[in-house]
Amino acid sequence: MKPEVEFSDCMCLSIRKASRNITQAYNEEFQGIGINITQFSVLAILFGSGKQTITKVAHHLGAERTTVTRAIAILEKKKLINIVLGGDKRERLIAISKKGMEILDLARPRWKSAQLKIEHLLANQIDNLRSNLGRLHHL
Amino acid sequence: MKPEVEFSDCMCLSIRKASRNITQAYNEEFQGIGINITQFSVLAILFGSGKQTITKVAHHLGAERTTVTRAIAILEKKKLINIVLGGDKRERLIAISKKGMEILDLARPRWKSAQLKIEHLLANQIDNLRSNLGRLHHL
DNA sequence: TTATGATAAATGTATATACACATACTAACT
DNA sequence: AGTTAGTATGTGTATATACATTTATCATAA
Repeated sequence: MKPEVEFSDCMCLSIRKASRNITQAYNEEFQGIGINITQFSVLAILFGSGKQTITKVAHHLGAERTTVTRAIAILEKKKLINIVLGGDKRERLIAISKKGMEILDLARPRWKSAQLKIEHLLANQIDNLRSNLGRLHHL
Repeated sequence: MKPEVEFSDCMCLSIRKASRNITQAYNEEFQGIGINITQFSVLAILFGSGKQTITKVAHHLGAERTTVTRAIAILEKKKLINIVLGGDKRERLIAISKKGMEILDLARPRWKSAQLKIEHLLANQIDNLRSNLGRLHHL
């Protein structure tokens, strides 16, 4: 028997729902810290890979460049990053600030806590899930 | 050896990236149709489960109620739904319109095409992925 | 040197998402 | 009937996301 494709099986619906759930779980952990998981991601990348252009941050995140532009504006308003012009005057080089480092240190255990909750929930399935999510990058 | 939890393994990052990718894949299929996957989801639910309140649509989608409120406003502007007041004057009952049905019929094969691409890409892993995404609802 | 194509980024616009708050209405208790 | 708790929805605000367009700059070929 041919497996009929039904809307109730919509993978887009499933993954977006899961994405919202996970995002909320991380953000709950971040309550009181002053940043959310999006901002944490950017700070973590700046910490890990050093000063870099917006385009490179976007590549690291796998996100749209202009999305990152808006995120950078928020982090700048919060004084969590420093922005300097490079030799190439088109570029703006983004670096994590002192205050950004402090917040990142505060946030790191919260991130780990959220991450561990999910890893515990998924148990032995986590590598499997990660691998399957990875395949979707080829769309 | 204890597995260290590293930020590069962030499940939130992974799933949000995948969610963006999948959403874009579906929306590419919908080009020229006049709706996107979000709007398709709402119409499909209205078609499948009939006239209902915004709150119920939100439950069906697993989405925030106020998010659905904004989506409904867009569908109303496009004349793809009809809204009537119920006996309970707090409620607004949402139903798919004639034009909505026509667009839905146009969109259905596009949806199926996107869905099949993903199912093909994931091959035997699709049930696995679905199941793992399902677990995350318990966060 | 100048014209041209490529690159980095910002901005405008539309939509998606979440949360806090406000409003209107219903139901249930006294 | 009047009070009160609960329910359905809308709105304000902030952020996330995508795409089209624009601006500034760079690199390179003529």
